[in-house]
Amino acid sequence: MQKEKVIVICGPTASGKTALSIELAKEINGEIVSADSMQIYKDMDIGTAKPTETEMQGIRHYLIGNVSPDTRYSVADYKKDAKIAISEILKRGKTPIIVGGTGLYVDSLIYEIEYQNIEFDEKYRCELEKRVKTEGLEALYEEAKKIDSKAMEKISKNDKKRILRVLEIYHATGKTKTEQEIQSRKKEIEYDYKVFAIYWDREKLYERINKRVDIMVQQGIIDEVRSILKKYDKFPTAMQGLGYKEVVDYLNGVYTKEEMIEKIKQETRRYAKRQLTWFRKNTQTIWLNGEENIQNNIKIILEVMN
RNA sequence: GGCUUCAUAGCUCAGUUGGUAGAGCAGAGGACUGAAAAUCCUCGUGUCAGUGGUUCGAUUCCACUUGAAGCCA
Repeated sequence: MQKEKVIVICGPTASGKTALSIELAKEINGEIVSADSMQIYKDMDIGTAKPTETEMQGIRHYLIGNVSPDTRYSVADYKKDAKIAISEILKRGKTPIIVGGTGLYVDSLIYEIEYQNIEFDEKYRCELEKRVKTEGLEALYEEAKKIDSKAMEKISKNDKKRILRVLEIYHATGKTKTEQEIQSRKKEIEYDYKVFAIYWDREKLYERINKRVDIMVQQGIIDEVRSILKKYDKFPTAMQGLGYKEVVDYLNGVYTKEEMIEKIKQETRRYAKRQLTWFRKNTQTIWLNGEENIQNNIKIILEVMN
């Protein structure tokens, strides 16, 4: 049996994914599944540039604003949720369109990465964090090397997150990261994903980013952060979001308002660069010119789909 | 107008007791499997303001020119 086709639209921040995807959805009776690690959170609207109700034009969107900022959400959760959304859309005879800039989330789908069912072990994480302080990261690096020397070849001695992760995987499953990754790739990819990415001339993209940040400030990102801080008392990941952490620093007097704005712009530009690095890796990706008009890009997409 | 100081990488500056130079920031490239808007790795040739002089050799010393800042008139 032939696999069902699923469209994926990725690209750096501010490249025009939202507008393209909504027009496309209108034309082909599609529905959108977001692949964005920050738009998934509730109440974080301005800073994540979530599409508004009017922008959505009645097109149904999944995985936007459905997670509370005080909860912990991961790729594993995303993969599960997105697969459910895709199958629902297909069941209703519509075409799923995955749209987002979080490369890790996109890859979890298009490579059908399987995550085991394990809970996040907060106690162990704290324990490791403590050990980093007392024993030093180097000691944990050596420990991880004893467990999984192959995985550690690719991990820097300074990459705390990944060093701890190797230890966590072993602690939770008794397996090495290397073993786990082999198993995670065993399942056949369920759908025929057609991956598109939007590109821009670097300078133009940076201009768009700068402009977008100015708009966010005008739209009230500062008040948005204030009310989120009031409403929730912890943020395992949500406050890592670009713009959010800088506003928090501004509110704490670390930056002036001007400095904060410049910082958000700069960090967002760097983020866009990292996203491009990620998306360039997939050689199957079909690149769309962001400057081209939307209808022409839709035409390209439809040609690939037939 | 006179005096003083400065002029080195896109920016801020260091430095060469004369053997053509290096940091931070910015920027670029890359990695990425349960925090990913996160985390991490790699990358520095530039008429050392211009012209001339001294010298085997000047970005470094000297003179002049240009520009900037300060002080005095």
